[in-house]
Amino acid sequence: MKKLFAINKLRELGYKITPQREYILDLFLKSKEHPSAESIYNTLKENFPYISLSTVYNTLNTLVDIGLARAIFLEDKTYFDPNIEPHSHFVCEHCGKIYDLEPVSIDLKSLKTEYISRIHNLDVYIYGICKECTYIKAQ
Amino acid sequence: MKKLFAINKLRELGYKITPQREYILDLFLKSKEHPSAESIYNTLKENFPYISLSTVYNTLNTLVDIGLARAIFLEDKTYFDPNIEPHSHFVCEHCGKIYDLEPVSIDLKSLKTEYISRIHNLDVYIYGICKECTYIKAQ
DNA sequence: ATCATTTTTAATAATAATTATTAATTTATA
DNA sequence: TATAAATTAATAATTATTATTAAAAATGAT
Repeated sequence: MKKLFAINKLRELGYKITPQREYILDLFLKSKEHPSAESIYNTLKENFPYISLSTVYNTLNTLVDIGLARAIFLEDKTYFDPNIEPHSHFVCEHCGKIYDLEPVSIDLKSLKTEYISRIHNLDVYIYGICKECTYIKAQ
Repeated sequence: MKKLFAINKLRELGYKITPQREYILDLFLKSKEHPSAESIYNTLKENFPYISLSTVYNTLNTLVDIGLARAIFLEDKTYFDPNIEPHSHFVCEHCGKIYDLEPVSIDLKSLKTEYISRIHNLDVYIYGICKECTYIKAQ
């Protein structure tokens, strides 16, 4: 997802474009490692020491609300994903790293619809050990 | 999963069988609605007013650790599932209820294994609106 | 460019879920 | 029954996240 697209969508919905939001967007949109609010905050603080953690939460939550980001809820905390294309995640139980995977194809029509009226979304998490951790352990 | 099986496994692993653990097991194992630690605590308190929330957390976490229960991490908190057979979950975005679904069949072999060394587990969450909420809204 | 309106920010307090601590009690076993 | 080890209840501590609010900044109209 591109920054300009996000900026336009925000503006279009009445959000104001502040420097803080741009800093956060810049960092978030180019991240590959599914950052938490705090990790974005810590990185940004190096260059913008007055940025506030609330502002980071506020911006990330807004992006999720308007469909420009995804929240990943794991055991310990919330991670954010700027990739809104359908895809699933692999979580390494050793190092905690979250990897993007191809979308897992699921036949939603085969689901028992006894309880379901409408489907909006789908999350697939696969847990295991990543190759990196296997190699390290093998040493 | 049956209580005796759980008791045996606990004992076999060196855990002691306390009345509190039995109360929690009794309530948890017959629950269908994926309770949180707090909801189990609140229910138990009616009959066992001296039970402690810590004890409930302790027991539920132990059950998860030894593979007799599953934790479901949603936005707000952790829910527990005594059903350890493979299955997926439908979460109603309106009422928050969690429904059990048949296991979604996923071809794990088709996964890009660039990052994956071993797979231990799989969580599938489907989000949407349940029939109950649709009916209520329609009134 | 300035003004008026609305939103956002930073700082911090508050909340909520969960875990840690610990003295007293209980379980399991010899 | 005595002993060692684990568990309990109570509560403090921790951690992630949200709420509050006065001051500052962004937008849009004049």
